[in-house]
Amino acid sequence: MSAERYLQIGEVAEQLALTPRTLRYYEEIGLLAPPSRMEGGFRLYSAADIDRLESIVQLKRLLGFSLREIKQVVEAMESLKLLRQESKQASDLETKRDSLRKGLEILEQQVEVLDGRMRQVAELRDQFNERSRRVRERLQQIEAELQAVVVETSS
Amino acid sequence: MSAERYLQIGEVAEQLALTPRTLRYYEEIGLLAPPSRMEGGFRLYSAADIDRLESIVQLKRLLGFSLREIKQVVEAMESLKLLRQESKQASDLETKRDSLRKGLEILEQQVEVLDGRMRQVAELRDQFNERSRRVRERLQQIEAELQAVVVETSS
DNA sequence: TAAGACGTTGACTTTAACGGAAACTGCGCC
DNA sequence: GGCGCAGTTTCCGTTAAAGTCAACGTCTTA
Repeated sequence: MSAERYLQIGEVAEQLALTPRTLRYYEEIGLLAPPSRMEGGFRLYSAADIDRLESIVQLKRLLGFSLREIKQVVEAMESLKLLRQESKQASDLETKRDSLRKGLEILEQQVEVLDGRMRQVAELRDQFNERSRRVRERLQQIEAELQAVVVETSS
Repeated sequence: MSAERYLQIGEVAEQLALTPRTLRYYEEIGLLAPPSRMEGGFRLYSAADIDRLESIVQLKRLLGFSLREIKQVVEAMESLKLLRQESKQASDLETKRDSLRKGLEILEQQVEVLDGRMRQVAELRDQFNERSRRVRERLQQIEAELQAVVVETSS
């Protein structure tokens, strides 16, 4: 079973529109956990590795986060995953509860960060929108005046 | 009149949490129009200069825009200002209308960029929020179970 | 008039990669 | 099994962007 498809660096790079060099770089700076290798040393990326890479790329493109910031986020997500497993396997309810609480805390922190960022962007957008609205008003007014002139001359 | 308060580079830097060196750098790469100077050569920044700097800093921090991208935005805003003056002075309505249209186009483009960015961030936040919600549910469930055990043993 | 900003210039640093050399691996084909 | 070649490995150097640091001289102002 589980013909779990592993990809080599070149294929992964193409899929994510990065270069193999960049993937090695991400690994080097600890952004990406070292993937498994073939006997000969070639890197083999699992579906999970690729998922993780995808969120890295998304964070980078969407938020303009630095790789250092992304690393923090990714690490938080990683510890979240650990907590989930821990909670799942825990036999006693108290341990389970504590894991969940901890996980919840991490999640809420992430939400807060994103929420803050989003609100700031929204505010900036609203400012532009308001200016836009005012210009549109002026424009309509001018166009009405022009229309009036045309009607007048054609009569 | 107009005790228009001019600030020196150090004060401006402090206000914006940049270094004087960075301000000179922004000027050097054409991001910031050269401010006026004292007789001795010290830079004097006007309120308008500082406003402009504030949007630069905001764009950088919020969106992770590169200085080159920011320069484009700033230039667009600058030309918008020119257009507004032009439109104000233009005697014929058609010129006025055309200026306004052009300005509007620039503004709408900016709004679109910001809007897109904002929605994407919001989406990511919602994903986290959803996970958060689910964990909270699980947690309540566990807590209820724990409660049940306590009641049971104490009876 | 002395201390402390500020001026310019050039070299240095950090971040996020890119490029190339030299050796090694995987794999299809004879 | 051996050959060839594309893909990969590590190592090391380079680059562009965005600054920072240092030196040394000038200006402001208490």
